[in-house]
Parts: sequence; structure tokens; C-alpha cells
Amino acid sequence: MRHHESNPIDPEASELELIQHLARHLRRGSAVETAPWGLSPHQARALGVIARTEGRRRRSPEGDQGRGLRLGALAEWLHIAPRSATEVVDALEELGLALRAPDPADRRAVLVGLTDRGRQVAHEIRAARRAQTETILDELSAQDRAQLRASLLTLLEAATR
Amino acid sequence: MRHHESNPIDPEASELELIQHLARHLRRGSAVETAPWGLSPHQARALGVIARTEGRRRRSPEGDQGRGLRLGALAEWLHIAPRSATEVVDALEELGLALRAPDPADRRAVLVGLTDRGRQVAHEIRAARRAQTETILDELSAQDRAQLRASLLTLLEAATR
DNA sequence: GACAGATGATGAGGTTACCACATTATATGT
DNA sequence: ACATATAATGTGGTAACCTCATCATCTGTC
Repeated sequence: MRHHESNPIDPEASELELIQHLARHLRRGSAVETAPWGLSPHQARALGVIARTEGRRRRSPEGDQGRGLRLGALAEWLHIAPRSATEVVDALEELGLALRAPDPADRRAVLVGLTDRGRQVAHEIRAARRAQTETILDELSAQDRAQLRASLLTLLEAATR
Repeated sequence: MRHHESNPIDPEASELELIQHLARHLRRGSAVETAPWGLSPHQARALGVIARTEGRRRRSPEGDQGRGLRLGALAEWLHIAPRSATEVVDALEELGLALRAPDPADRRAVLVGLTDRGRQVAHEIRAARRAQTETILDELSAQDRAQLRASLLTLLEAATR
């Protein structure tokens, strides 16, 4: 008798435990997914955040100046300690995807921006990830999904209080 | 100007990203929570799984024999590699909460069971965790919560396929 | 009933994603 | 002008995983 039972789910697990299981699987999944670019999931996430804030900071007509996100701000977006942001930026810089530049407004601070290649990779990964993400999320109806998002935001708020 | 902005949530984050944020917070939270017993969250989870399977395996009238969960089975419940189950059991054994015993049915295998203290700690932690968990989950209506559970199970299935 | 191949646990060694604390440079309020 | 706060980072650590190799044991087949 060979019952494989590859993926048992404890029926007594709370919703929070399910979230943790799921997060683990997602991490594994996205590790595979971002491997082609040589990025860990964490690095990919950071790249994405930098790209998005660059995007939000609409390209002003001329200047490259002013581009960039403070390390501390990146840490906040990623919900990690500032020290950990340093690390992830180190990695992205070594990969030639990000650049540090001094903040002209505060010489203690550092602004992180993307290289051209960084922007390109961010774009590619975003597309790939969106595809894979949607594959999973498409299991839910739009309504369920909206509901899920709302619940998650509620829980996030409760958990961080 | 001191805008603290302690907990920004990226409006473009997908539901899956929210799940990952939340999981991280939960891990931190439960680290604090299980600290009084000197257990990491991971260890506490393992303890819980062992306790539950012991529970399910209803105490047969007489014997202590037959108690215990294979390491491999524990790994499956926890969704980790067998090697990692070895580690967590090492830790629980060192803490005097679990015991290894040879499986009479297969001499390669090892059965993990709880010590009396292990059972007690499992019980205490379970109560404490349930309280804290409920504090968070109580932010949701019963209906939202059921809906959340259903969505999570759907996603879990999709993610592990 | 012997033996090839599968399986259970574990040793060895590695990685990722964090953390706190101390330090240094700079900024800021009084 | 100076105490205090803040930004990033060096140092050093941890938890929670992993793979691959190994060894003991089991199982099916001939």
C-alpha cells in the first residue's frame, strides 16, 4: 500500500496557520520563478518596490536627479529592519541592478535607484510573476479575491498592533 | 515634520504578497508568544502537531506502545523536508518535551512521542496561542473567516500543484 | 532465500532572511 | 555650540529551512 499523501492539511489548523503554510509554499515557488534572473524572492521583492516607487515618482522631464528611495524607506516598504535593507541593496548592487547615490538633501542618507538593466529585469520579473500569481489567484472569483484582500488587510492591521 | 508611517502597505501588492507580509508578522508575533516556554514558533508548531496526532490516536485502554509519530510523517504535516523534522525533534528532545522511540514495526523508523511535560506545555501553548490567534481573527466576522479559510485552502491547493 | 533497489533517519555542510548592538557621519533643536 | 537624534553600516548571531551522501533496514522478484 503506497498512499503518497503528499500534502496533508491539518483540519485543526487555524486560518493563521494556513496563511503560514501558504506563505512557505509561495516562497518556494517564487524562488524557482526568479531563479532565471539569479535573484532570491526577497531580492526580487525589493527590486519591485524600488521600481514601483521610481514609477510613482513620475519621471520629471529632464533630470535623473531626485531618483531613488532611501534605504530606510525601502525597509519600511518591505517591513524589515533598516539593517536588512542594507543587505538586500548590497545584493542588488552586486548584481548590477541597483545603484546607491548620496542623497543631496541629507548626507547621511543614501538613495537607491535602478540601473537600466535593473529596470528591465524588474519589468520582466513583474510580468512573469504576475502571470504565475494570476494562475493561482484565478482560482478565486473576483469577489472572493476582493474579500480575501479585505480580510488580509484587516488581519495585517490587527497583527501589527 | 515627523511622519512616522510605521506600516505602509503597498497598494499594488497582490493578495499573495499580503499573505507573505502577514506570515512574517505572525512569525514575529508568535516568537514573542512562545518565548516564555523557550520554544521557537517552529518548535511550538511541531509540538502541536505531535500532540494532535497523539490525541487523534485515541489512547488505547492499556498500552503506551504504539504512541508516536514517524519523523517522516511529522515532516509531511509540517510541510518540511524529513531532514528538517530531525532537527526540530532534536530540539524538542533536548528541551525534555519529546522522546524518540524505535518503531517496532520498522527498525529504520523512529517514533516521536511527547513526555508528560511535553503534553502539558503543548496544552498551555495551545491555550495561549488560541487566545492570541482569536484576538486577531476576531477582527473578522464568522462569515468572513469561513470565507477566508475557504479561499486559503483553494490557494494552497493551487500553489502546491 | 538472496539480492537489487527503495525507504527512513541522520551527518555534513550550505543558504536565505532576518535580527540587535555598536559605530560613524551627519543633521537639528535650543 | 553642543547634546541628542537619525541614517546607514560593520560585526556577529539566529531560525528555519535545504541538498547530498551514508547507513541501516525493508521489500519485491527471481
